[in-house]
Amino acid sequence: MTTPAQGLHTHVLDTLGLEIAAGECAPGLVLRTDELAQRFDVSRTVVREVIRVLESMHLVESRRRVGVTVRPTEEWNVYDPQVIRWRLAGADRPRQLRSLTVLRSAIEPVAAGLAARNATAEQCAALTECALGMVATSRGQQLEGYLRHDIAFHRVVLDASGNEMFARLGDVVAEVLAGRTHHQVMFEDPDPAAVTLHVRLAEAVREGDAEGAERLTKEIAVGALHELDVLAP
Amino acid sequence: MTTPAQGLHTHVLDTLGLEIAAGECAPGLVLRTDELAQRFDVSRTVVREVIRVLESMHLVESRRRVGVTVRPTEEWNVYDPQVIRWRLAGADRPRQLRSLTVLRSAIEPVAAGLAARNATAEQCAALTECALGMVATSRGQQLEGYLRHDIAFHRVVLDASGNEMFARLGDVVAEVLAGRTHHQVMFEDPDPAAVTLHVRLAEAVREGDAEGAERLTKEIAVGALHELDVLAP
DNA sequence: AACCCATTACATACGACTTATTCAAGAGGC
DNA sequence: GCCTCTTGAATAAGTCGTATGTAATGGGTT
Repeated sequence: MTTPAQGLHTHVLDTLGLEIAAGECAPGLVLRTDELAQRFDVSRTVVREVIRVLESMHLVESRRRVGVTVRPTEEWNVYDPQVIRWRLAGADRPRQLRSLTVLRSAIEPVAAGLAARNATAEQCAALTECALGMVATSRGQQLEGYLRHDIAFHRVVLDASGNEMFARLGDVVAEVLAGRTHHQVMFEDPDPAAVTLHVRLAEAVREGDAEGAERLTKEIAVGALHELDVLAP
Repeated sequence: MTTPAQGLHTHVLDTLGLEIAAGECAPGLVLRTDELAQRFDVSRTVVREVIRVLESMHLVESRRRVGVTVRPTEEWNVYDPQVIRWRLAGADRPRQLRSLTVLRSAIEPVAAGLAARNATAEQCAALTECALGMVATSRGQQLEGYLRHDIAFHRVVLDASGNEMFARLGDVVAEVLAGRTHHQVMFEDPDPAAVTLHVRLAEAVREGDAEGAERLTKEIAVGALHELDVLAP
Protein backbone atom coordinates (compact mmCIF):
# COMPACT_ATOMS: atom_id res chain seq x y z
CA MET A 1 0.00 0.00 0.00
CA THR A 2 2.19 2.82 -1.23
CA THR A 3 0.91 6.24 -0.41
CA PRO A 4 0.48 8.45 -3.46
CA ALA A 5 1.89 11.14 -1.15
CA GLN A 6 -0.62 13.45 -2.72
CA GLY A 7 -1.43 14.96 0.63
CA LEU A 8 -1.84 13.28 3.97
CA HIS A 9 -5.46 14.27 4.01
CA THR A 10 -6.19 12.51 0.74
CA HIS A 11 -4.52 9.33 1.88
CA VAL A 12 -6.37 9.10 5.17
CA LEU A 13 -9.67 10.02 3.52
CA ASP A 14 -9.30 7.43 0.80
CA THR A 15 -8.31 4.69 3.20
CA LEU A 16 -11.11 5.38 5.66
CA GLY A 17 -13.70 5.98 2.96
CA LEU A 18 -12.80 2.72 1.29
CA GLU A 19 -13.03 0.77 4.52
CA ILE A 20 -16.39 2.22 5.43
CA ALA A 21 -17.83 1.93 1.92
CA ALA A 22 -16.64 -1.65 1.69
CA GLY A 23 -18.60 -2.43 4.83
CA GLU A 24 -15.52 -3.33 6.86
CA CYS A 25 -16.72 -0.96 9.53
CA ALA A 26 -20.12 -2.16 10.70
CA PRO A 27 -22.72 0.56 11.15
CA GLY A 28 -22.67 1.82 14.70
CA LEU A 29 -18.98 1.16 15.10
CA VAL A 30 -17.27 4.00 16.86
CA LEU A 31 -13.92 5.39 15.81
CA ARG A 32 -11.83 7.58 18.07
CA THR A 33 -10.08 10.55 16.53
CA ASP A 34 -6.85 10.03 18.46
CA GLU A 35 -6.85 6.33 17.61
CA LEU A 36 -7.06 7.25 13.95
CA ALA A 37 -4.34 9.84 14.40
CA GLN A 38 -2.11 7.14 15.88
CA ARG A 39 -3.00 4.57 13.27
CA PHE A 40 -2.20 6.82 10.31
CA ASP A 41 0.58 8.63 12.11
CA VAL A 42 -0.87 12.04 11.40
CA SER A 43 -2.03 14.85 13.61
CA ARG A 44 -5.55 15.03 14.97
CA THR A 45 -6.12 18.11 12.84
CA VAL A 46 -5.83 16.04 9.69
CA VAL A 47 -8.10 13.38 11.13
CA ARG A 48 -10.70 15.95 12.04
CA GLU A 49 -10.74 17.36 8.53
CA VAL A 50 -11.18 13.88 7.14
CA ILE A 51 -13.98 13.19 9.59
CA ARG A 52 -15.70 16.40 8.56
CA VAL A 53 -15.64 15.34 4.92
CA LEU A 54 -16.90 11.84 5.72
CA GLU A 55 -19.60 13.49 7.79
CA SER A 56 -20.65 15.66 4.86
CA MET A 57 -21.03 12.46 2.85
CA HIS A 58 -23.22 11.08 5.64
CA LEU A 59 -20.88 8.14 6.00
CA VAL A 60 -20.20 8.86 9.67
CA GLU A 61 -21.67 10.94 12.45
CA SER A 62 -19.52 12.72 14.98
CA ARG A 63 -20.94 13.27 18.44
CA ARG A 64 -19.34 14.52 21.57
CA ARG A 65 -18.42 12.12 24.31
CA VAL A 66 -19.25 9.14 22.08
CA GLY A 67 -16.92 9.44 19.11
CA VAL A 68 -17.33 9.03 15.38
CA THR A 69 -19.99 6.44 14.57
CA VAL A 70 -20.37 4.78 11.20
CA ARG A 71 -23.82 5.40 9.75
CA PRO A 72 -25.97 2.72 8.10
CA THR A 73 -25.81 2.36 4.34
CA GLU A 74 -29.26 3.82 3.80
CA GLU A 75 -28.07 7.22 4.96
CA TRP A 76 -25.00 7.56 2.77
CA ASN A 77 -24.81 10.12 -0.03
CA VAL A 78 -24.69 7.41 -2.64
CA TYR A 79 -24.63 9.91 -5.49
CA ASP A 80 -21.30 11.33 -4.43
CA PRO A 81 -18.85 10.22 -7.14
CA GLN A 82 -16.25 9.58 -4.48
CA VAL A 83 -18.58 7.29 -2.54
CA ILE A 84 -19.48 5.50 -5.75
CA ARG A 85 -15.81 4.91 -6.53
CA TRP A 86 -15.18 3.58 -3.05
CA ARG A 87 -18.15 1.25 -3.21
CA LEU A 88 -17.25 0.00 -6.66
CA ALA A 89 -13.78 -0.79 -5.38
CA GLY A 90 -15.18 -2.73 -2.45
CA ALA A 91 -16.80 -6.06 -1.84
CA ASP A 92 -20.37 -5.53 -2.99
CA ARG A 93 -19.43 -4.26 -6.38
CA PRO A 94 -21.95 -6.54 -8.10
CA ARG A 95 -24.90 -5.15 -6.17
CA GLN A 96 -23.62 -1.64 -6.71
CA LEU A 97 -23.21 -2.18 -10.44
CA ARG A 98 -26.74 -3.49 -10.64
CA SER A 99 -28.40 -0.59 -8.84
CA LEU A 100 -26.39 1.90 -10.88
CA THR A 101 -27.34 0.15 -14.09
CA VAL A 102 -31.01 0.30 -13.09
CA LEU A 103 -30.51 4.00 -12.47
CA ARG A 104 -29.01 4.37 -15.91
CA SER A 105 -31.97 2.51 -17.43
CA ALA A 106 -34.24 5.15 -15.95
CA ILE A 107 -32.20 8.22 -16.76
CA GLU A 108 -30.57 7.62 -20.11
CA PRO A 109 -33.66 6.99 -22.22
CA VAL A 110 -35.18 10.26 -21.09
CA ALA A 111 -31.85 12.03 -21.56
CA ALA A 112 -31.56 10.60 -25.08
CA GLY A 113 -35.04 11.83 -25.92
CA LEU A 114 -34.10 15.32 -24.78
CA ALA A 115 -30.79 15.10 -26.61
CA ALA A 116 -32.63 14.36 -29.86
CA ARG A 117 -34.44 17.67 -29.42
CA ASN A 118 -31.57 19.78 -28.07
CA ALA A 119 -28.30 18.44 -29.42
CA THR A 120 -26.11 20.92 -31.29
CA ALA A 121 -24.46 20.09 -34.57
CA GLU A 122 -21.15 19.62 -32.78
CA GLN A 123 -22.72 17.17 -30.36
CA CYS A 124 -24.30 15.20 -33.18
CA ALA A 125 -20.94 15.03 -34.89
CA ALA A 126 -19.23 13.92 -31.69
CA LEU A 127 -21.88 11.25 -31.22
CA THR A 128 -21.38 9.85 -34.70
CA GLU A 129 -17.64 9.90 -34.22
CA CYS A 130 -17.96 7.96 -30.96
CA ALA A 131 -20.23 5.44 -32.59
CA LEU A 132 -17.74 4.96 -35.41
CA GLY A 133 -15.00 4.50 -32.86
CA MET A 134 -17.05 1.84 -31.14
CA VAL A 135 -17.53 0.02 -34.42
CA ALA A 136 -13.82 0.23 -35.19
CA THR A 137 -12.87 -1.26 -31.83
CA SER A 138 -15.68 -3.77 -31.53
CA ARG A 139 -13.57 -6.70 -32.67
CA GLY A 140 -10.20 -8.06 -31.86
CA GLN A 141 -9.84 -7.58 -28.12
CA GLN A 142 -9.64 -3.82 -28.17
CA LEU A 143 -11.82 -3.51 -25.11
CA GLU A 144 -9.96 -0.51 -23.71
CA GLY A 145 -10.45 1.51 -26.85
CA TYR A 146 -14.06 0.40 -27.07
CA LEU A 147 -14.63 1.45 -23.46
CA ARG A 148 -13.20 4.89 -24.13
CA HIS A 149 -15.55 5.51 -27.03
CA ASP A 150 -18.48 4.02 -25.15
CA ILE A 151 -17.94 6.37 -22.21
CA ALA A 152 -17.54 9.38 -24.50
CA PHE A 153 -20.72 8.42 -26.34
CA HIS A 154 -22.91 8.29 -23.25
CA ARG A 155 -21.33 11.42 -21.88
CA VAL A 156 -22.23 13.35 -24.99
CA VAL A 157 -25.82 12.11 -24.84
CA LEU A 158 -26.16 13.16 -21.20
CA ASP A 159 -24.59 16.54 -21.90
CA ALA A 160 -26.74 17.10 -24.97
CA SER A 161 -29.90 16.54 -22.94
CA GLY A 162 -29.44 20.08 -21.66
CA ASN A 163 -30.35 19.03 -18.14
CA GLU A 164 -27.55 19.53 -15.67
CA MET A 165 -28.72 16.73 -13.39
CA PHE A 166 -28.41 14.32 -16.29
CA ALA A 167 -25.14 15.82 -17.45
CA ARG A 168 -23.58 15.31 -14.05
CA LEU A 169 -24.29 11.58 -14.25
CA GLY A 170 -21.62 11.28 -16.91
CA ASP A 171 -19.01 10.40 -14.31
CA VAL A 172 -21.27 7.76 -12.78
CA VAL A 173 -21.88 6.15 -16.14
CA ALA A 174 -18.16 6.21 -16.82
CA GLU A 175 -17.50 4.43 -13.55
CA VAL A 176 -20.15 1.82 -14.30
CA LEU A 177 -18.87 1.11 -17.77
CA ALA A 178 -15.28 0.97 -16.60
CA GLY A 179 -16.19 -1.26 -13.66
CA ARG A 180 -18.12 -3.58 -15.93
CA THR A 181 -15.33 -3.84 -18.46
CA HIS A 182 -12.51 -4.25 -15.99
CA HIS A 183 -14.19 -6.57 -13.57
CA GLN A 184 -16.02 -9.04 -15.71
CA VAL A 185 -14.70 -11.54 -18.11
CA MET A 186 -12.85 -9.65 -20.75
CA PHE A 187 -12.21 -12.44 -23.18
CA GLU A 188 -15.12 -11.69 -25.47
CA ASP A 189 -15.68 -8.75 -27.76
CA PRO A 190 -18.62 -6.49 -26.97
CA ASP A 191 -22.10 -7.53 -28.01
CA PRO A 192 -22.50 -6.66 -31.72
CA ALA A 193 -26.15 -5.85 -31.13
CA ALA A 194 -25.15 -3.16 -28.64
CA VAL A 195 -22.78 -1.61 -31.15
CA THR A 196 -25.52 -1.45 -33.75
CA LEU A 197 -27.89 0.12 -31.27
CA HIS A 198 -25.37 2.85 -30.51
CA VAL A 199 -24.92 3.62 -34.20
CA ARG A 200 -28.66 3.82 -34.69
CA LEU A 201 -29.02 5.97 -31.58
CA ALA A 202 -26.52 8.45 -32.98
CA GLU A 203 -28.63 8.57 -36.14
CA ALA A 204 -31.86 9.05 -34.23
CA VAL A 205 -30.42 11.96 -32.25
CA ARG A 206 -29.06 13.55 -35.41
CA GLU A 207 -32.47 13.27 -37.06
CA GLY A 208 -34.22 14.71 -34.02
CA ASP A 209 -36.20 11.51 -33.53
CA ALA A 210 -36.87 11.75 -29.79
CA GLU A 211 -39.05 8.67 -29.50
CA GLY A 212 -36.64 6.57 -31.49
CA ALA A 213 -33.72 7.75 -29.39
CA GLU A 214 -35.59 6.92 -26.20
CA ARG A 215 -36.59 3.48 -27.45
CA LEU A 216 -33.08 2.63 -28.65
CA THR A 217 -31.55 3.72 -25.35
CA LYS A 218 -34.04 1.54 -23.50
CA GLU A 219 -32.93 -1.39 -25.61
CA ILE A 220 -29.30 -0.68 -24.77
CA ALA A 221 -30.20 -0.55 -21.09
CA VAL A 222 -32.15 -3.81 -21.27
CA GLY A 223 -29.15 -5.43 -22.89
CA ALA A 224 -26.85 -4.14 -20.18
CA LEU A 225 -29.14 -5.43 -17.44
CA HIS A 226 -29.43 -8.78 -19.15
CA GLU A 227 -25.66 -8.98 -19.42
CA LEU A 228 -25.41 -8.32 -15.70
CA ASP A 229 -27.92 -11.07 -14.98
CA VAL A 230 -25.94 -13.55 -17.02
CA LEU A 231 -22.46 -12.65 -15.81
CA ALA A 232 -23.17 -11.73 -12.19
CA PRO A 233 -25.65 -13.90 -10.33
CA MET B 1 -28.02 37.12 10.58
CA THR B 2 -28.09 35.49 13.99
CA THR B 3 -25.83 32.52 14.39
CA PRO B 4 -27.72 29.29 15.11
CA ALA B 5 -24.82 28.64 17.46
CA GLN B 6 -25.09 25.02 16.36
CA GLY B 7 -21.37 24.88 15.89
CA LEU B 8 -19.15 27.47 14.34
CA HIS B 9 -18.35 25.07 11.57
CA THR B 10 -21.99 24.70 10.55
CA HIS B 11 -22.53 28.42 10.45
CA VAL B 12 -19.51 29.18 8.29
CA LEU B 13 -20.25 26.24 6.01
CA ASP B 14 -23.87 27.25 5.49
CA THR B 15 -23.01 30.86 4.82
CA LEU B 16 -20.24 30.10 2.36
CA GLY B 17 -22.15 27.28 0.69
CA LEU B 18 -25.15 29.49 0.21
CA GLU B 19 -23.12 32.28 -1.27
CA ILE B 20 -21.35 30.03 -3.70
CA ALA B 21 -24.44 28.06 -4.67
CA ALA B 22 -26.36 31.29 -5.21
CA GLY B 23 -23.71 32.35 -7.69
CA GLU B 24 -22.60 35.35 -5.64
CA CYS B 25 -19.04 34.15 -6.00
CA ALA B 26 -18.18 34.01 -9.67
CA PRO B 27 -16.31 30.91 -10.79
CA GLY B 28 -12.60 31.53 -10.62
CA LEU B 29 -12.89 33.90 -7.70
CA VAL B 30 -10.22 33.21 -5.12
CA LEU B 31 -10.84 33.22 -1.41
CA ARG B 32 -8.04 33.40 1.11
CA THR B 33 -8.32 31.30 4.24
CA ASP B 34 -6.98 34.14 6.37
CA GLU B 35 -9.55 36.52 4.98
CA LEU B 36 -12.35 34.08 5.69
CA ALA B 37 -11.06 33.53 9.20
CA GLN B 38 -11.15 37.26 9.75
CA ARG B 39 -14.52 37.74 8.15
CA PHE B 40 -16.27 35.10 10.25
CA ASP B 41 -14.14 35.77 13.29
CA VAL B 42 -13.13 32.14 13.65
CA SER B 43 -9.78 30.41 13.62
CA ARG B 44 -8.12 29.17 10.47
CA THR B 45 -8.70 25.63 11.70
CA VAL B 46 -12.46 26.00 11.35
CA VAL B 47 -12.10 27.65 7.96
CA ARG B 48 -9.90 24.84 6.73
CA GLU B 49 -12.45 22.20 7.77
CA VAL B 50 -15.16 24.11 5.97
CA ILE B 51 -13.00 24.44 2.88
CA ARG B 52 -12.33 20.71 2.92
CA VAL B 53 -16.05 19.99 2.96
CA LEU B 54 -16.76 22.48 0.17
CA GLU B 55 -13.92 20.89 -1.72
CA SER B 56 -15.47 17.43 -1.33
CA MET B 57 -18.64 18.86 -2.87
CA HIS B 58 -16.52 20.17 -5.76
CA LEU B 59 -17.77 23.67 -5.06
CA VAL B 60 -14.24 25.00 -4.60
CA GLU B 61 -10.71 23.92 -5.28
CA SER B 62 -7.90 24.63 -2.87
CA ARG B 63 -4.39 24.99 -4.26
CA ARG B 64 -1.22 26.06 -2.63
CA ARG B 65 0.12 29.48 -3.28
CA VAL B 66 -3.05 30.52 -5.08
CA GLY B 67 -5.89 30.14 -2.60
CA VAL B 68 -9.37 28.67 -2.68
CA THR B 69 -10.95 29.12 -6.10
CA VAL B 70 -14.65 28.76 -6.78
CA ARG B 71 -15.33 26.07 -9.35
CA PRO B 72 -17.78 26.47 -12.27
CA THR B 73 -21.30 25.16 -11.82
CA GLU B 74 -20.78 22.21 -14.15
CA GLU B 75 -18.35 20.64 -11.71
CA TRP B 76 -20.48 20.81 -8.58
CA ASN B 77 -21.84 17.68 -6.92
CA VAL B 78 -25.38 18.68 -7.71
CA TYR B 79 -26.80 15.52 -6.17
CA ASP B 80 -25.55 16.41 -2.73
CA PRO B 81 -28.69 17.18 -0.70
CA GLN B 82 -26.88 20.03 0.97
CA VAL B 83 -25.96 21.59 -2.36
CA ILE B 84 -29.53 21.15 -3.56
CA ARG B 85 -30.85 22.93 -0.48
CA TRP B 86 -28.41 25.79 -0.97
CA ARG B 87 -29.31 26.17 -4.60
CA LEU B 88 -33.03 26.01 -3.94
CA ALA B 89 -32.60 28.78 -1.41
CA GLY B 90 -30.72 30.91 -3.90
CA ALA B 91 -31.50 33.01 -6.91
CA ASP B 92 -31.97 30.44 -9.68
CA ARG B 93 -34.52 28.37 -7.83
CA PRO B 94 -36.83 28.21 -10.87
CA ARG B 95 -34.19 26.64 -13.10
CA GLN B 96 -33.21 24.28 -10.32
CA LEU B 97 -36.80 23.22 -9.71
CA ARG B 98 -37.21 22.53 -13.40
CA SER B 99 -34.14 20.36 -13.81
CA LEU B 100 -35.01 18.44 -10.64
CA THR B 101 -38.55 17.90 -11.86
CA VAL B 102 -37.25 16.56 -15.15
CA LEU B 103 -35.04 14.23 -13.13
CA ARG B 104 -38.09 13.07 -11.19
CA SER B 105 -39.96 12.48 -14.44
CA ALA B 106 -37.23 10.07 -15.47
CA ILE B 107 -36.75 8.28 -12.16
CA GLU B 108 -40.13 7.97 -10.55
CA PRO B 109 -41.99 6.10 -13.31
CA VAL B 110 -39.34 3.39 -13.31
CA ALA B 111 -39.30 3.35 -9.52
CA ALA B 112 -43.08 2.99 -9.43
CA GLY B 113 -42.92 0.08 -11.83
CA LEU B 114 -40.41 -1.66 -9.61
CA ALA B 115 -42.45 -0.80 -6.53
CA ALA B 116 -45.47 -2.54 -8.05
CA ARG B 117 -43.37 -5.70 -8.21
CA ASN B 118 -41.53 -5.40 -4.92
CA ALA B 119 -43.67 -3.48 -2.46
CA THR B 120 -44.39 -5.21 0.85
CA ALA B 121 -47.84 -5.29 2.39
CA GLU B 122 -46.80 -2.59 4.84
CA GLN B 123 -45.60 -0.36 2.03
CA CYS B 124 -48.87 -0.85 0.12
CA ALA B 125 -50.79 0.06 3.25
CA ALA B 126 -48.63 3.12 3.83
CA LEU B 127 -49.18 4.17 0.24
CA THR B 128 -52.94 3.91 0.51
CA GLU B 129 -52.87 5.81 3.75
CA CYS B 130 -50.84 8.61 2.18
CA ALA B 131 -53.20 8.76 -0.78
CA LEU B 132 -56.16 9.00 1.59
CA GLY B 133 -54.40 11.77 3.49
CA MET B 134 -53.88 13.64 0.23
CA VAL B 135 -57.57 13.33 -0.59
CA ALA B 136 -58.53 14.51 2.89
CA THR B 137 -56.36 17.61 2.61
CA SER B 138 -56.96 18.37 -1.04
CA ARG B 139 -59.52 21.09 -0.39
CA GLY B 140 -59.79 24.07 1.88
CA GLN B 141 -56.28 25.53 1.89
CA GLN B 142 -54.64 22.70 3.81
CA LEU B 143 -51.56 22.84 1.63
CA GLU B 144 -49.14 22.04 4.44
CA GLY B 145 -50.95 18.84 5.33
CA TYR B 146 -51.26 17.94 1.68
CA LEU B 147 -47.56 18.51 1.18
CA ARG B 148 -46.68 16.21 4.08
CA HIS B 149 -48.75 13.36 2.66
CA ASP B 150 -47.47 14.00 -0.84
CA ILE B 151 -43.86 13.78 0.31
CA ALA B 152 -44.55 10.63 2.32
CA PHE B 153 -46.27 9.06 -0.68
CA HIS B 154 -43.40 9.55 -3.06
CA ARG B 155 -40.90 8.50 -0.45
CA VAL B 156 -42.68 5.19 0.03
CA VAL B 157 -42.76 4.57 -3.72
CA LEU B 158 -39.04 5.25 -4.03
CA ASP B 159 -38.26 3.06 -1.03
CA ALA B 160 -40.49 0.26 -2.28
CA SER B 161 -38.65 0.17 -5.58
CA GLY B 162 -35.96 -1.78 -3.78
CA ASN B 163 -33.23 0.21 -5.49
CA GLU B 164 -31.10 2.21 -3.12
CA MET B 165 -30.24 4.86 -5.72
CA PHE B 166 -33.94 5.56 -6.15
CA ALA B 167 -34.61 5.38 -2.43
CA ARG B 168 -31.99 8.01 -1.72
CA LEU B 169 -33.79 10.45 -4.00
CA GLY B 170 -36.55 10.72 -1.42
CA ASP B 171 -34.92 13.75 0.14
CA VAL B 172 -34.53 15.42 -3.23
CA VAL B 173 -38.18 14.87 -4.06
CA ALA B 174 -39.13 16.22 -0.66
CA GLU B 175 -37.10 19.36 -1.30
CA VAL B 176 -38.69 19.81 -4.72
CA LEU B 177 -42.24 19.38 -3.46
CA ALA B 178 -41.63 21.66 -0.51
CA GLY B 179 -39.96 24.27 -2.71
CA ARG B 180 -42.82 24.14 -5.16
CA THR B 181 -45.47 24.49 -2.48
CA HIS B 182 -43.76 27.20 -0.49
CA HIS B 183 -42.51 29.31 -3.32
CA GLN B 184 -45.29 29.37 -5.83
CA VAL B 185 -48.71 30.83 -5.54
CA MET B 186 -50.37 29.03 -2.69
CA PHE B 187 -53.88 30.35 -3.09
CA GLU B 188 -55.26 27.40 -4.97
CA ASP B 189 -55.89 23.89 -3.82
CA PRO B 190 -53.86 21.16 -5.49
CA ASP B 191 -54.90 19.91 -8.89
CA PRO B 192 -57.77 17.39 -8.36
CA ALA B 193 -56.50 15.34 -11.28
CA ALA B 194 -53.17 14.86 -9.51
CA VAL B 195 -54.91 13.64 -6.38
CA THR B 196 -56.87 11.10 -8.39
CA LEU B 197 -53.70 9.92 -10.10
CA HIS B 198 -52.03 9.31 -6.74
CA VAL B 199 -54.99 7.27 -5.52
CA ARG B 200 -54.95 5.18 -8.66
CA LEU B 201 -51.19 4.78 -8.42
CA ALA B 202 -51.55 3.39 -4.91
CA GLU B 203 -54.07 0.90 -6.30
CA ALA B 204 -51.84 -0.09 -9.18
CA VAL B 205 -48.91 -0.76 -6.88
CA ARG B 206 -51.09 -2.78 -4.53
CA GLU B 207 -52.32 -4.87 -7.44
CA GLY B 208 -48.82 -5.39 -8.75
CA ASP B 209 -49.64 -3.62 -12.00
CA ALA B 210 -46.17 -2.43 -12.97
CA GLU B 211 -47.11 -0.95 -16.32
CA GLY B 212 -50.06 0.86 -14.88
CA ALA B 213 -47.95 2.26 -12.05
CA GLU B 214 -45.33 3.46 -14.51
CA ARG B 215 -47.91 5.07 -16.76
CA LEU B 216 -49.72 6.79 -13.89
CA THR B 217 -46.46 8.15 -12.50
CA LYS B 218 -45.57 9.51 -15.90
CA GLU B 219 -48.88 11.31 -15.97
CA ILE B 220 -48.19 12.80 -12.56
CA ALA B 221 -44.78 13.96 -13.79
CA VAL B 222 -46.24 15.48 -16.95
CA GLY B 223 -48.70 17.36 -14.80
CA ALA B 224 -45.96 18.65 -12.55
CA LEU B 225 -43.89 19.81 -15.52
CA HIS B 226 -46.91 21.48 -17.07
CA GLU B 227 -47.61 23.24 -13.79
CA LEU B 228 -44.03 24.53 -13.77
CA ASP B 229 -44.42 25.79 -17.33
CA VAL B 230 -47.55 27.70 -16.43
CA LEU B 231 -46.41 29.15 -13.12
CA ALA B 232 -42.73 29.76 -13.81
CA PRO B 233 -41.84 31.16 -17.23
C1' DA C 1 -36.05 7.39 41.48
C1' DA C 2 -34.29 11.85 40.67
C1' DC C 3 -30.55 14.84 40.79
C1' DC C 4 -25.71 16.18 40.59
C1' DC C 5 -20.96 15.85 39.37
C1' DA C 6 -16.79 13.91 37.41
C1' DT C 7 -15.09 11.94 33.34
C1' DT C 8 -14.50 11.70 28.52
C1' DA C 9 -13.92 12.77 23.77
C1' DC C 10 -15.02 16.05 20.39
C1' DA C 11 -14.93 21.37 19.30
C1' DT C 12 -12.32 25.34 18.91
C1' DA C 13 -8.31 27.95 18.91
C1' DC C 14 -3.46 29.53 18.28
C1' DG C 15 1.21 29.64 16.71
C1' DA C 16 5.18 27.64 14.65
C1' DC C 17 7.04 25.12 11.05
C1' DT C 18 6.89 22.82 6.30
C1' DT C 19 6.12 22.41 1.55
C1' DA C 20 4.60 23.32 -2.94
C1' DT C 21 3.63 26.75 -6.36
C1' DT C 22 4.12 30.90 -8.64
C1' DC C 23 6.34 34.86 -10.28
C1' DA C 24 10.24 37.34 -11.60
C1' DA C 25 14.91 38.27 -12.20
C1' DG C 26 19.05 36.89 -14.34
C1' DA C 27 22.05 33.90 -17.15
C1' DG C 28 22.62 31.78 -21.37
C1' DG C 29 21.68 30.73 -26.21
C1' DC C 30 19.81 32.09 -30.87
C1' DG D 1 18.05 42.42 -29.02
C1' DC D 2 14.77 38.80 -28.10
C1' DC D 3 13.50 34.45 -26.44
C1' DT D 4 14.14 30.52 -23.25
C1' DC D 5 15.55 28.17 -19.40
C1' DT D 6 17.08 28.21 -14.71
C1' DT D 7 17.11 29.71 -10.19
C1' DG D 8 15.63 31.81 -6.12
C1' DA D 9 12.56 34.46 -3.22
C1' DA D 10 7.93 35.28 -1.77
C1' DT D 11 3.53 33.45 -0.64
C1' DA D 12 -0.29 30.87 1.00
C1' DA D 13 -1.93 26.51 2.00
C1' DG D 14 -0.58 22.14 4.57
C1' DT D 15 0.75 20.02 8.88
C1' DC D 16 1.45 19.59 13.68
C1' DG D 17 1.35 20.00 18.92
C1' DT D 18 -0.82 21.83 22.46
C1' DA D 19 -4.12 24.26 25.34
C1' DT D 20 -8.77 25.26 26.58
C1' DG D 21 -13.81 25.02 26.07
C1' DT D 22 -18.00 22.20 26.06
C1' DA D 23 -21.51 18.80 25.95
C1' DA D 24 -23.00 14.12 26.81
C1' DT D 25 -22.56 10.02 29.48
C1' DG D 26 -22.49 7.24 33.46
C1' DG D 27 -22.06 6.53 38.10
C1' DG D 28 -22.68 7.99 42.66
C1' DT D 29 -25.30 10.37 46.17
C1' DT D 30 -29.39 11.88 48.50
